[in-house]
Amino acid sequence: MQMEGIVNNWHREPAPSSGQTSLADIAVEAGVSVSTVSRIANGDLGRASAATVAKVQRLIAERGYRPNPVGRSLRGGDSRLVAMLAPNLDNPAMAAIAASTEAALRAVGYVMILCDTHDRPDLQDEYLRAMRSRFAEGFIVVSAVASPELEASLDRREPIVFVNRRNPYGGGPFIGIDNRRAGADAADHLLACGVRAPAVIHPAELSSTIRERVEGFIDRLEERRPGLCVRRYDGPGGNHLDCGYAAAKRLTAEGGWPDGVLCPSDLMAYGLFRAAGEQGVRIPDECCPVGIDDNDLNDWIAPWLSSIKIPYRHFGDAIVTSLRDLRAGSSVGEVLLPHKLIRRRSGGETIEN
Amino acid sequence: MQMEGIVNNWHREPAPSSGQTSLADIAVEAGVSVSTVSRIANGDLGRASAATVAKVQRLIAERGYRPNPVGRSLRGGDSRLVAMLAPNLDNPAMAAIAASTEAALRAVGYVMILCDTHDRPDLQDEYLRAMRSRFAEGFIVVSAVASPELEASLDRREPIVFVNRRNPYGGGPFIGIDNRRAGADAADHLLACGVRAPAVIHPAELSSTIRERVEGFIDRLEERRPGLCVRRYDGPGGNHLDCGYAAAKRLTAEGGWPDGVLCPSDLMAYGLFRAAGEQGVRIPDECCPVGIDDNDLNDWIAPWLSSIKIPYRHFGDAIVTSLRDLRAGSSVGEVLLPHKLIRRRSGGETIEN
DNA sequence: ACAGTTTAGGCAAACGTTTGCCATGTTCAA
DNA sequence: TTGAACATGGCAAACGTTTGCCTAAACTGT
Repeated sequence: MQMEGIVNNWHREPAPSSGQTSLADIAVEAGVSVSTVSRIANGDLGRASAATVAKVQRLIAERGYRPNPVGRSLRGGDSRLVAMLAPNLDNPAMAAIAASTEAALRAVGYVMILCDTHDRPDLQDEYLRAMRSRFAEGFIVVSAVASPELEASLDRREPIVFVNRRNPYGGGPFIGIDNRRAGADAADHLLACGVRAPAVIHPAELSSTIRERVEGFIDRLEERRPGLCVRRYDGPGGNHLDCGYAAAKRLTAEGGWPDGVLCPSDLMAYGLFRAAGEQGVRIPDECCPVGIDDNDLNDWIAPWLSSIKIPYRHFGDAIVTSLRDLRAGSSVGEVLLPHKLIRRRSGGETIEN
Repeated sequence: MQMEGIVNNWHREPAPSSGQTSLADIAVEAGVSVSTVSRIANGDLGRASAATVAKVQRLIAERGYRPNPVGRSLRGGDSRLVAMLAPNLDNPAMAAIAASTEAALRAVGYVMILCDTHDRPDLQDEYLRAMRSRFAEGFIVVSAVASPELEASLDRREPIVFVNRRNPYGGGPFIGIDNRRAGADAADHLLACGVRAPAVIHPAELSSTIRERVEGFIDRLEERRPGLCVRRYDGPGGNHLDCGYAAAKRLTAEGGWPDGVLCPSDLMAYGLFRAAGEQGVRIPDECCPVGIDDNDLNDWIAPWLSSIKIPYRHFGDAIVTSLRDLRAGSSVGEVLLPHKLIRRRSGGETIEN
């Protein structure tokens, strides 16, 4: 036995492929066919004698056999692979979603491939194709954009879960929060702080997510303070940091600083904070921003930012549940996870709602 | 032909696998063998007549044929897959490394699988095995920990690039910065700021990276100010935020606040900042911290933190270069990328060195 | 004793590639 | 005219699985 292995390594040119023990290795050693080993390895114990089963199981354990997922994929759709498409990994919110999803998938035996689409439709398409040809069993698309291949995937009824931003073509499982209500909660918070001249900044092109947040905010303000003027400014798309900074500068150049601002993402609030710092405006005393996301770092270095916490840490579980339901054929709808306003003052102490 | 296809689809149970066009589809349609199509698709144009080549190329374009990477993997080690193993994706530094590496790999036609090892040896091992059995062509291990499977992989001479933290078993390609010099630069900065009672905080278990930074810092201080006492405190491992916070509290409880502190990672500096906020100590006026990493968010929300910028955005290119060299067989050594101190004062304006 | 059933397990196809080797047919030079 | 060289392209194995179907032999019941 030992000899055989050595000799094989010696006169074969390339390394024996993966170097892992395969069904064939076990089969040879046990003196049975590959089929038998495969069946036993998959728990079909009724098809072989007790003696054979014992022998094969012993060898499987001894040699540390593990079914090769590539062979399985090729055979038929059992790749145990799920692809997550996300715009920029740099965004801490994306990282949090990715981390929790990765853990949830691993817990059910799946491996996640994380693809950075840079928010570009062409890259989103490229990755959809690439992952399909790797037999990905499902797709998780965070902040999807409309793209031909996405539409094609939907037509083919491939399992796709949308996160954060709804399916641009409508329908399909969605994991997120109630964005309108989050906006409304932000409005309530600012009113409770005594704000009299509120404003909102946002990116020029509105995704469904941002639009809902902004509308929820404005509608609630109008409902509770009819006639109140809500100033609204946008900044260039792309990076939310730059966008928040630019929008804040436009906003304040044209009418001075508001005493309260909805920033529909924490990154935009950071942008506003920088603009304030440059102009010597004290945050949150002179202008009270409220963010949405509640980046984990806020507790550490942004004690001036009240923010609506989105439970990204729990997205993973919801996502894999939806994905499994979807693959099982049951119809899956929206999952709206609870959000919560986290109040902070500059002093540093956090007051949970 | 048509008939056959239909009949096949009719009495076969599962959907025809991936739904993508395969070599066989093209071959049937072109009336040639699979081998011929394969060769043409791979650019071996000398093995068929000009007419055949033209016909096949046309069909390949028309049907949008793309070689299936799973078939290729199975055939022999051409998976175009690289695995990155990283501890916690939450750390913004990891996210930056992952993002740049992903882009660099994509540019050369590779796909990256990102695995979160949570800094646990058992998960690191699990992922090494899983990725090997998916025929990953290389491994990028960020902040590696010692583990049996890693040692085994090294013995098998699998292509592994170490990032940020050196190979715990010694040797091998490494991408990072000159950590001793970074520590020394931090010392120079604090001295330039007129610091007289410096300190350093760090995690209780020292990785090679952190140890080098701390040693470089202390050695430089002793060299320039012989006899100067450098207070040194550690905090519990795990999360650098908590660690920095705990270490700062221990440090200040036992001897008051120092006027300058080396925090060997930005996250530890954030921990210290929180402790300072709770105790009403003004940063950086009363205590001047210097971090290492220079998180991108510093410019936005931590204008009080001078930090040594590590060019994570450029790690990707260096990593894939090393990986390719490694696979090509050339001996690859360490790559130390240039770092740079970024000076900041609370006011917000950044002064580049 | 004989048909029928169960037990134990092997065969081979299929998934999509790649590639060494073989088989024709044509062209060319001596 | 007869090899040799070249052009063109197919065959089949291999990678690692899974699974429908087949084949024996060994039982079971009457």
